[in-house]
Amino acid sequence: MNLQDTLELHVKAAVKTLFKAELESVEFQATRKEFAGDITVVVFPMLRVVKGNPAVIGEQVGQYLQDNVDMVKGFNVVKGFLNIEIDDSHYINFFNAIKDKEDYGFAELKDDKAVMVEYSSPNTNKPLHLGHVRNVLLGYSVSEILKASGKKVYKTQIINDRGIHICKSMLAWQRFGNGETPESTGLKGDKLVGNYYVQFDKAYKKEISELISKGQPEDEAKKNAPILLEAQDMLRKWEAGDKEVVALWEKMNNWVYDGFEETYKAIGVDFDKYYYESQTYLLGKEFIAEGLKTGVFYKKDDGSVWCDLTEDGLDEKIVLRADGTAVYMTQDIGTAIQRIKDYPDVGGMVYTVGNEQDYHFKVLFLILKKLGFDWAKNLYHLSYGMVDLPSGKMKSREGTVVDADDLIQEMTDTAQQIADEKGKLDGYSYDEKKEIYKIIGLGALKYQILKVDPKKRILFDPMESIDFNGDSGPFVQMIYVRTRAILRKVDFDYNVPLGTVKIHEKEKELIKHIQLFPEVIQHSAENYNPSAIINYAYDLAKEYSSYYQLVPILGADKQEEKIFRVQLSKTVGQTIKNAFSVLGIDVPERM
RNA sequence: GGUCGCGUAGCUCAGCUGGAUAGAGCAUCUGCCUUCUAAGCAGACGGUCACAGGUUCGAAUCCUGUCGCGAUCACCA
Repeated sequence: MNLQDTLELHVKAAVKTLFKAELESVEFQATRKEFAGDITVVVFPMLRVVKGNPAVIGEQVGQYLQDNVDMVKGFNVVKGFLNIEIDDSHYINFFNAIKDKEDYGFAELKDDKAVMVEYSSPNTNKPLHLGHVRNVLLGYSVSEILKASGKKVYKTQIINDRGIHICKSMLAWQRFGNGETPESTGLKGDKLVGNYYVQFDKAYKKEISELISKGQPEDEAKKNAPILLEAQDMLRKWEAGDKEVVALWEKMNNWVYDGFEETYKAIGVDFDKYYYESQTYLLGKEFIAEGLKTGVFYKKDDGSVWCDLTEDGLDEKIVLRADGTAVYMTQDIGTAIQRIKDYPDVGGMVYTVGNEQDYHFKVLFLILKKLGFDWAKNLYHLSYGMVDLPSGKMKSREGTVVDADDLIQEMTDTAQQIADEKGKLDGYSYDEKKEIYKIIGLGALKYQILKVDPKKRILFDPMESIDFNGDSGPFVQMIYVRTRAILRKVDFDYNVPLGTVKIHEKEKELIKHIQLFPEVIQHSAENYNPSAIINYAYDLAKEYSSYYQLVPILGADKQEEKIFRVQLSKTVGQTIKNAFSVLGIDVPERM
């Protein structure tokens, strides 16, 4: 049992004995630095069941705890705050219990329903960009956090592999290309296909302006441009199963998948299962028909199918077009159902999708509930804000997107530049250096993006974003490396008992910090928010950093104290490593 | 216009199940390298927590309204 829960029982007992009153709960907070004590009981809420002066009540409860509870060494009361001093032995015992637990903070796998987490979910006509990077980092981190909190997790994505967008790239490849492949050009597949998408757009714009100059109004010209009509024709052929078109579609999509895979690998994320819209929209249609029978949906005169959500404060929503083809909602219904069919142990799903789709997911979840699925109540939209650039919004058509691969390269280069200036890595081999630059650059990027609350929008400056000082990934990585440096220097027998060590204030602060780790993981998992773990890791690193400066580990201390400090360093380093690992951030052994 | 989200130091952000004098980093200024990595540490400066009401012993935090910014309200995905 942790300190807070233990004390809660004692405080309740104290109030019962002293005032014959039952407390429902006790409010704790960390004691502020300017007061003596480790943990503080807030007396005010007790006034509901105990009448009197809060300061006096605090005194009485404090005295009771000091007299009756071994671990309470002393207390003081400031206004309505009862500050409690905890005996060193408590910290020593706690530390002894966890110092060799390498997986401290990670809960055992609970016998619970599994969670499926969806993230990334790109279109197949262009490469991944900065927006995807935020999505992927959030989704992956949340998956790992859920795992660390004891849940079984499946990571997945839904790939938007069908539609007009990929036909545009296919058409441009046929028309403007000369049979280029990733192999023949040396380009990543997603880049190659993306280039043809851009070429299509150029040609399309040119045709529009030609039509306008011939006297067509703009909106008509946009609809009548021959190249667009041709792309639409291609889409019809695809839907009709035209062999040639389907073969090209498969070929080009596979190039894109290979390209994506390379990017995911570079970022350090993975998936357990892939879903493709081309394979789930038919199932969606089946359930639309099912819902029509049960009255969840209704058909309008033109044949389109709708769901009336006005009673739930929402609008009417179309779920099937008049011509019987699927819309976005149809596919998402099908995908959700397919997933539960494939993984019957899944009891809920998390969708990592931008906040511009808040309404869509509200509707989707409601429709699934109406269709009667019991898992529909455990669906969560992990909604996140847009990533803006200083120059404004990212727009793929205007070429203002930050490409994911370029970004990773840029971060790595900057890490290299700074490290080389400092001369920190002199004496390492080329390969070792390269690996370390990548870990640092990616660490900076991941930390920077994960530290802001998912639902807030991020202003991302690609040039100035890499901050290697202060509240940054590389800073926390460095603290880990420092602890490694200590362990390399010392050569103790770690099995000496630590029972008689006198504990210092700084050491106590560190142990108090480490103690919080399981709670931080739990809190982050419940809120689907990695930023709490980032804050924790940073606070721990900062605390350690000042401790590290003050304590001459290799000085002339007594043997036991030296061992204690080395163990503390090791535990801090391990805890930082664990915190970072659930976020998907690597730590180097050396920097 | 309806709905949803955001608004905290010059800048980037924490804090939000209500608790003590609202915290970090960057930037600016002052100290600290003969000892394990100074990519660091210690300190100073910096706030009408958008605004106005309300709830309460107590509000950055909860409620209502106003203003500002953004998203969304497609037989696009």
